[in-house]
Amino acid sequence: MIKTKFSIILHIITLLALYKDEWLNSTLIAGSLNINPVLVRKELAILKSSGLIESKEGKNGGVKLLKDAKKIQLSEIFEIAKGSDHVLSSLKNVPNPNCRIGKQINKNLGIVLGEIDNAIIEKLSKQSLEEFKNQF
Amino acid sequence: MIKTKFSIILHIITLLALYKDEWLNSTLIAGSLNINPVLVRKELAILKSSGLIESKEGKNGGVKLLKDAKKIQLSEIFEIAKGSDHVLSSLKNVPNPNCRIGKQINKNLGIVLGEIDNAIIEKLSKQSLEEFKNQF
DNA sequence: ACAAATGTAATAAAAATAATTACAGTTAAG
DNA sequence: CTTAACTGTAATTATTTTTATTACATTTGT
Repeated sequence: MIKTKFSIILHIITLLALYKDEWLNSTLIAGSLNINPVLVRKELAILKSSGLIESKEGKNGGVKLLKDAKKIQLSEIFEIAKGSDHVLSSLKNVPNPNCRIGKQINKNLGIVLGEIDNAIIEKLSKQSLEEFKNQF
Repeated sequence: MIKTKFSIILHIITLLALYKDEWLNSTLIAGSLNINPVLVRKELAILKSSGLIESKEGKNGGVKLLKDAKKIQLSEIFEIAKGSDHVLSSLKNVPNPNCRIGKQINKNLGIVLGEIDNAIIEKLSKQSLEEFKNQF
């Protein structure tokens, strides 16, 4: 899920950064992404709980960015999309505990998967939303 | 698909490194992973075409590693799992071409996604299969 | 000759994602 | 003070992706 979520959230937040003084509604955002508005509202709920945006209910409502795009690094957006999962997760299947490798693989793999996450965060911490949005 | 593929391939290749002088068959490998042998054989086909392993058909057949584990970095395994996709690529993602952001997002996103791939590769190029396998 | 493998295609089942429907609650504006 | 346009969610359905299964041709060791 991280896969699509990062793209969706970055798209949303880029829109919000470009129209930072307007309340953008979920139907408009969904139209830009070409996905269902309910899915957008679900992602907006996550962005809201992470403090990046605020929302206004009722007529002429919508959402807007709370932070300056210069102060948001892409790593922050990535971490929201990532949640508590690893980007490359291990299998749902339980490996064979009677196997020398099977019984230890998830522990050892987990370390590598964590390093992968951190490598991404480190890289994306060097690019701000401001820089990204100015490409449009 | 990259998500689970990396775990599967790394597990397989760790097994092969630990038993580098034996022909391991797909049923045995599948037993360690606790997945279907046909799926293992499909991954083995990819590993074979990438030159990391060789296979032997017929009775007492199986697969074995061709390269020394000291000369295989985890980045090589990652790149095989990755194939031509980005780690974080949205599957459908056909944004609205009539939107200022929609029509450009894939190009700009593509650059970021490529940087993510490279950050992972760079990180994993520092760890060899030998080091990984010695943890077992 | 037979058993145990790989290799691969086709199909079925299961799981994960996304879309849709529905509706309660909120707010702006006439 | 009523209506229209929103958010916020839950529940359900549809679609897509992933994994498992079945099947079988081919290869090879004994």
